[in-house]
Amino acid sequence: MTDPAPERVPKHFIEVAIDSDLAAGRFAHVATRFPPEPNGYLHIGHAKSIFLNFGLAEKYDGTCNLRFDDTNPAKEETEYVESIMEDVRWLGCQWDNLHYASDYFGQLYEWAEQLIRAGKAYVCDLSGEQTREYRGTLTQPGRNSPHRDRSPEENLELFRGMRAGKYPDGSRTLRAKIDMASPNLNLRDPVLYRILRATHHRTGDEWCIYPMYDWAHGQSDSLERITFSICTLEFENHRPLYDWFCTNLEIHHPRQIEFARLNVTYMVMSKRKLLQLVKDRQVQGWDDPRMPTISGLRRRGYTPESIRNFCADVGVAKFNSTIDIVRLENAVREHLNRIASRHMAVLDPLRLTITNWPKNADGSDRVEMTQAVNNPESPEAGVREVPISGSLLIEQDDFREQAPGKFFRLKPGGAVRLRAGYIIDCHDVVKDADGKVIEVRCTYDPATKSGEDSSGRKVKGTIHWVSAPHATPVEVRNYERLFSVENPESCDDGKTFLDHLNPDSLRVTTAWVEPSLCDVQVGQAVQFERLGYYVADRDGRPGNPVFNRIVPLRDTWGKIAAKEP
RNA sequence: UGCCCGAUAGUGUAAUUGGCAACACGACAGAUUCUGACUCUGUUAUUCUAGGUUCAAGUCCUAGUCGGGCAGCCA
Repeated sequence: MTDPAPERVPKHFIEVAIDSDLAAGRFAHVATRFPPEPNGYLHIGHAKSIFLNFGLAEKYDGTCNLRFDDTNPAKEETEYVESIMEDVRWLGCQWDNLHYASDYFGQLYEWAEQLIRAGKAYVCDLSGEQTREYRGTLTQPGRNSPHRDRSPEENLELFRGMRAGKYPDGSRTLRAKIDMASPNLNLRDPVLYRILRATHHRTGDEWCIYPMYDWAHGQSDSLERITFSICTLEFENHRPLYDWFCTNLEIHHPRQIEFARLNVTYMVMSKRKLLQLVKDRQVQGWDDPRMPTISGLRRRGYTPESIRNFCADVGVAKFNSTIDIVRLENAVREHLNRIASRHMAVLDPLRLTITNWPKNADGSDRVEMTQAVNNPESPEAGVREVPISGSLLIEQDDFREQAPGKFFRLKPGGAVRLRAGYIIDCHDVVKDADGKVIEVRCTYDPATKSGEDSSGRKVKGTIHWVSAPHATPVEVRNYERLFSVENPESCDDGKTFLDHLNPDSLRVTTAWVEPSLCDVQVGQAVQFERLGYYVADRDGRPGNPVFNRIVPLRDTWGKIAAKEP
């Protein structure tokens, strides 16, 4: 047997860079890391970064660490650390090592003294406001701090004093001595340490000085022997500083590579805004099913596989793009179509009576069992039994008294197939005092039972239904996009992204469901036939589930109907 | 007005690194269908502008245009 020619998988620019570094001998292997700050919950944008970093490690047979960038105790909490670990695991990624930047505070401090002794860092007494003034502007160079030329000995003493808590918060900083005239503002003597008395979620009150991101991040990478430090575009201007620290400290020097972060239409992705939604109770929490957080998507019913496929589909590049949300919805439909078992549920019921349905001796409806395919995409999912009687509930939308030509659902004088049941003919309707149809009356054709149809009859439409005496009312939460505009961040003056919240993002309703739906386990995704994918929410109880709508099925008829005059 | 980065069908991403611009999603049309789902077929439409190098440029060079980022003791 000859192997088929391996399909050339296109590589993105980061893989190209890795290939060339490996080939040139700059690095011998691939070591990456995912470095979240524990100041909020992870969102779909982080998922892109997670799959990128862990994916690279897997592809190149390397390693990937999880490291918490916890250098700002004012914003960080253990709750976030725990949620992040849970989310990364849920996405299916396993870190090689777990680290915290706070583990490196001691080493970072020593390196700071090293820099001071080398005359490359100094203690600055300028206030925050003064520091800003001295920094200059985008178009004007900065001025040297008056403390820039303190001796290493004096700096060492002052820095040790800072660490020992001799000075008040914000009164002094340690700064690198680089170039106040650099066109790159990050190089204008960046602050390395600030004095900040705050209890850190891991180190408690051991420190009253905390390292800044730039001072902590690259060195943490270095300590972990990371080879490729992958981050988002806004850190591009920080790369010269990243490199400066590694060079001047003479330590292992990873390569920082930047890519464009993920944006999705109808979503906000900034942690600040997500936090605001939670704090303002616009949503019910970080894991509200409308949130773009990993925990929100999980509760919404998205699968890790669908999120992974979405991220792969979107690609990796440096172009700042916004992905159409339909691609995310599409990804979950694609996966759920393969794995979700089908069930029948009626969301907006209309009574349907089968007038020729056989009766028992006592006058009650005979109950029959019919076999329904669990998943046409996967025969091994088998079949289930569904009770049927002469008293059914169908969807209001599936009946029209005045129907246009293309409407091939139920209408007076028309016929449809009951999914997994019989073909029925509509002969009558019952109306209330206002002329509204409140009941549809049909006859069924006994020769057309699903699976044993000997009639040869063909009908254009198939509708779903539930047997009224067997139907259970359950709570259903129909979710829509949280925002009603493509880009909630762009606002006219005086407005905020909150003004773009979709008032219909959650519609709670009651569905009447077939018996099999009462046993669905929390977290299990199912398809309500002809309606959409739903997942059993944790708010449900055994035998009394609550369903979240994950995403509706594609609705071609809906499009046609919308065009009607 | 400084520095850095980017620009390929509607959206996003490719193009064997200078050699016939393609894939996915969308839209549209059709086929199929016991889910108006899924699946299948077809149609649609692309290299920001102007110069230059070259037999040959999406790719290299120059200038411009447009978009993004940077003036936290945030990350």
